[in-house]
Amino acid sequence: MTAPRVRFAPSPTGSLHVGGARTALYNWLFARRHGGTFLLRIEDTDVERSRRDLTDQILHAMRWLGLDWDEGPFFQSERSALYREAADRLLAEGSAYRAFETPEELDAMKRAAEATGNAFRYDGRARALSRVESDRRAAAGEKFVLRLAMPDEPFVVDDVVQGRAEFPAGALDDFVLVRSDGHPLYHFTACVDDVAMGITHVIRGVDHLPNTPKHVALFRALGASQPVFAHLGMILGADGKKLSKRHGAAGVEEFQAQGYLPDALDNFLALLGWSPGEDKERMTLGEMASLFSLERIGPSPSRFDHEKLAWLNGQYLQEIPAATLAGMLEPFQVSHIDAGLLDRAIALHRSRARTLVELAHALAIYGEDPKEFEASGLKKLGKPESAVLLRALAERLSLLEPFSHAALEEAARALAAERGVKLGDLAQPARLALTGVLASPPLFEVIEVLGRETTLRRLVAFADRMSGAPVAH
RNA sequence: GCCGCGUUCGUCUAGCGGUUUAGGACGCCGCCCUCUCAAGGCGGAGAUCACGGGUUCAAAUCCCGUACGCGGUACCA
Repeated sequence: MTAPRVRFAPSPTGSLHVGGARTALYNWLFARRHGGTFLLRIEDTDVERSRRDLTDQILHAMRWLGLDWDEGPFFQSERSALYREAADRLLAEGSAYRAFETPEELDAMKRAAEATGNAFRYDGRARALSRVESDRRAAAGEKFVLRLAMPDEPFVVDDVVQGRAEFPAGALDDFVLVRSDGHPLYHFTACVDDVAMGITHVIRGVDHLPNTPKHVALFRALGASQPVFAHLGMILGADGKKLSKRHGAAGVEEFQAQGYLPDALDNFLALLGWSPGEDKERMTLGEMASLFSLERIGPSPSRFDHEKLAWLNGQYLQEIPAATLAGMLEPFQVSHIDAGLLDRAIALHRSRARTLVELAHALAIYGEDPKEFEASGLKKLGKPESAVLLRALAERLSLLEPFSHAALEEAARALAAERGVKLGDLAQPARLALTGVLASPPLFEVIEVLGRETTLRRLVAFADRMSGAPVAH
């Protein structure tokens, strides 16, 4: 195929949701696969709701996901001359016309239609106005909207993903292109820009499928050939309802804040509706780009499964070098941990965390002594016998050389054997004393990283607590 | 209401008329490893392919209905 030109066209009325992110990703993937061009267009024609800070947030999220654009960002708010010109042309050519009904009149018509049980569709009455009459009223300063004269014929949309969608003649009314205050509206600006920017493929959510016949009519009126359409199924929450904050994170920046990796999110999102076949799941952006095809996108909606994302994220986490992870962990408050310890601690905990937040949380014990102890652990192990064992262990470790996990384990095993207890009977209370929880990386490796001083302090403090002695400072 | 689209294990999906006792992944269960928890390895349960009619020698795969879900129905995008 000749190099395609695709675009992602978010409107800055909210932050970038995962649905939008997936749309952006597919566009990006398609462009990269075919050596095409990926453009970014900000659809900020809704002057009341568009916000500059949300635009920045969207751009930031795109960059974070690694979806670099080749052209843009273009802002529709800066392209009004183009839309005005197109509007004038459509009006002059007769494919669009002025309609002078006031909002009140339209409301009355809508109510009347509802009263008879019919859906309201503007009946196109202003088409009957003569050109002279229309010009005269406009010149007199009367308010009007510009409407497209929809051809009275059925529309067929051949969609790469959804198949063939047929819309009977008369299903769509003469929709508004330009508001009475002069602001152009979405359908109009999107099509004018798609033509101006030479867009060859429109990849977007199915929520736009019912709009597509309008766009087809608009492309025709504009004298342009229509692009190939690919409408993606919706991304739903776990309960099958529209994805929202209620389902946990829905915005890209929320996933970032929760410690998800962009590569993992990209990979996960790509799989929501697309599959390269051959049971392949783990892929880099590059691999996905080389495998991507519109034909392999499924039409049905999919639910967002946080569990699988978390799993995938954990997989990615394990492949990142500890030193690199240390840097990535910086925004998650690990700065109070000694840099010399951090890499070693990360190596120990990495496979046990699925997100950076979980990792940072687990790493906290290398920065300061545990303040709280797992309740079930205290109940089970917080006994005087444990205190005795822990004091004995502390004593053994105070002079142990070298302070390596192998030597530590040897010493602990010897102590357990002498006391006639299993290693676990010694290790579990020690784990609780050192980490505050009952699940951790192998105990002796943790001790090695923690170091002698910290280990002894925590062991003794915990033993004191168990035997009822006042906490030492 | 009307219009449009969708419907394979709980979830994401493979499958594009016969090679299917419907494959993989997440999750779940069990075993191994083991000082605990993960990771990893191995194994298991889990889908009458929404339902009902057709077409065909043969259908998850093609066609038509029904149900359910989602979307649209703005001087929002």
